[in-house]
Amino acid sequence: MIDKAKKQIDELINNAYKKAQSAGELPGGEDLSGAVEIPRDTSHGDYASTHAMAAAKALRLPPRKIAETLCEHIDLDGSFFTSFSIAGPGYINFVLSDKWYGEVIREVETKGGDYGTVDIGQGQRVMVEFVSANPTGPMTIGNARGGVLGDTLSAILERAGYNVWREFLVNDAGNQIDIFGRSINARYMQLIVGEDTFPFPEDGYHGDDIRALAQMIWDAEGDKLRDLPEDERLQKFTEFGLPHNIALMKTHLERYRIRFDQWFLESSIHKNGYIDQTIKLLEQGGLTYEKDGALWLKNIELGADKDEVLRKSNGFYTYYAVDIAYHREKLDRGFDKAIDIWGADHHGHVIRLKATMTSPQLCAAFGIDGEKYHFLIMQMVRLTRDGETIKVSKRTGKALTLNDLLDEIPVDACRFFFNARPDTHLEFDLGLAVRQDSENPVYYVQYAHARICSLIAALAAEGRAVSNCADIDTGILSHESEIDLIKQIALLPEEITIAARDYDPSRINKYVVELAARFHRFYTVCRIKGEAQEILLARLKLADTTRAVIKNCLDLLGVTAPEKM
RNA sequence: GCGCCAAUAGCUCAGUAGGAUAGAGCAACUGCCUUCUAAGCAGUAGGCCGGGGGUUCGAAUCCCUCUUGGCGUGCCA
Repeated sequence: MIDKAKKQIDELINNAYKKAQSAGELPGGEDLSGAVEIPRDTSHGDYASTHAMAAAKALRLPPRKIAETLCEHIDLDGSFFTSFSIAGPGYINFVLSDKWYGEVIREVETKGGDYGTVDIGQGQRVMVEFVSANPTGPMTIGNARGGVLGDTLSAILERAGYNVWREFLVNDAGNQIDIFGRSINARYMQLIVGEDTFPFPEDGYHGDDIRALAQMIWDAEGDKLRDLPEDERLQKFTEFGLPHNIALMKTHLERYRIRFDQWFLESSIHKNGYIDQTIKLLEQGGLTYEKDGALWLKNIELGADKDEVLRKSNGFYTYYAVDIAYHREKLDRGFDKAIDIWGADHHGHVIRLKATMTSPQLCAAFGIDGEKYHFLIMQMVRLTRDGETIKVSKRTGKALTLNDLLDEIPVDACRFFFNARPDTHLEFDLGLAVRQDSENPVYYVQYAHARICSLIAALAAEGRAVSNCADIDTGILSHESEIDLIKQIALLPEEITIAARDYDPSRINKYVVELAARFHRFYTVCRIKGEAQEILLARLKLADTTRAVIKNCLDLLGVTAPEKM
């Protein structure tokens, strides 16, 4: 309904402009363009137009003068507005009528769970790749943030009319898999010959999860693998360890309410020759050169800050080459947009990858449109407990894992907290998140939902059910707290639009907290039970409408909406 | 050194395709439960929006520069 109101103001003003022109009161010209805004201070009205200010230069008149002339020709008949006025430097402010407020409630009633849906995506296929944690060990707190952002962004894009595909890239090939195998191998051998006798690889993974894998193998096979040739033994270990770790990641992510449409195995594009073919295209495009036995990408020419090795002198592809091939493959699959979510600890890589994938030369070589790639970088998480920073060290294996986190913090709180603005550092206080009190905003919102549910139940017990708009007079809702609440309800489609446009899922958090706040205010000031029939039914309807929208938002966020607390 | 991200109330953060007097939560202080859930509401107090320049009708928001902090800068992934 906000879009309708804004559009109407734009029309009202342009109609006034045309009349002023034909009366010779304002110079002719193009249509007047200007933003229609919702003022922070509602004493300025419900909507403010900046048309007069924006036109000041073109019309060579002071903004206030333009506004005055326009106002003489504005005709509100049949519109959503009851009055308008000029204020400040030349704003034209409009005040809404109860016709509009009634329409808002009716829209929620009609659309139900689909309320807030917009169609900026028009069915375009979007891949969101996120988490993509290394399968050599457990997922970290960084993955916890990336998981929430990716999953919530996906849900928002769906609501905005996109056809969304959630994907996890499993790096099940390359150097780190080699290290993974050697690490398990060392732990396995140590079980047999003792910790001090068998050396642990210098670059090995020190985590307890590696010891656990070795133990599992030992439990199943005993020391049978000891005398196998090393190659074969290492292969056995990775063949056991990788599927085990991947299955564990799936389990932990499901616990976190995250499910992927596809777990894409890096090894698949090694095996089927897709990487070979991709690199060949780059060579044919004249974008590579050989130096020191390695194949290099002329990355500086492609807009990055340095050249990159694609194929090492030992014949293996680098991660960079794999990523180029994988990203090419995404568009090959027909996606209209490919969104990546990365942690800031990879931003050097991401910036170069982006420059590469969007460069005209590479796009020509691949026959793709680089505009389809969107690389999002989220900043790091600082984990604290009672003000103390908790150091997360991958090397020593003493990182707090995603699963540890979920043992300590309820999923609802995790999902809510991590859904903060991606581009700023996030301080995550374990002490705060676990607290089930008013300091914790997730409970504040859930409480509003539970409060409404119990209110509806209490009234149902008296035989008062929630009515349809057609059967009640929503125009009776005129208290300030009622008006403020309806305005917030009306805002959801706008918020979804902006969240989808800016790839900023945290908008929904802020939105729903404000919605809950306005409900609590309304609830405190306006009684429902015991009021006169007309008022009771209208307010009950408003409460139920609020409940539906809160539920709607919590669904988007992957947070439960309890009926009792 | 170079690059990316940030800096807003005591703390954690909103406000960012430029708009009117910069907001919220927590912490501090004052009130509100015989009546629909007080996990709530109302109020008081708290600010050279890191410093300095610029762009324009208008800047927390855009540009430049400096300072501080996080991260990156591998034939690692």
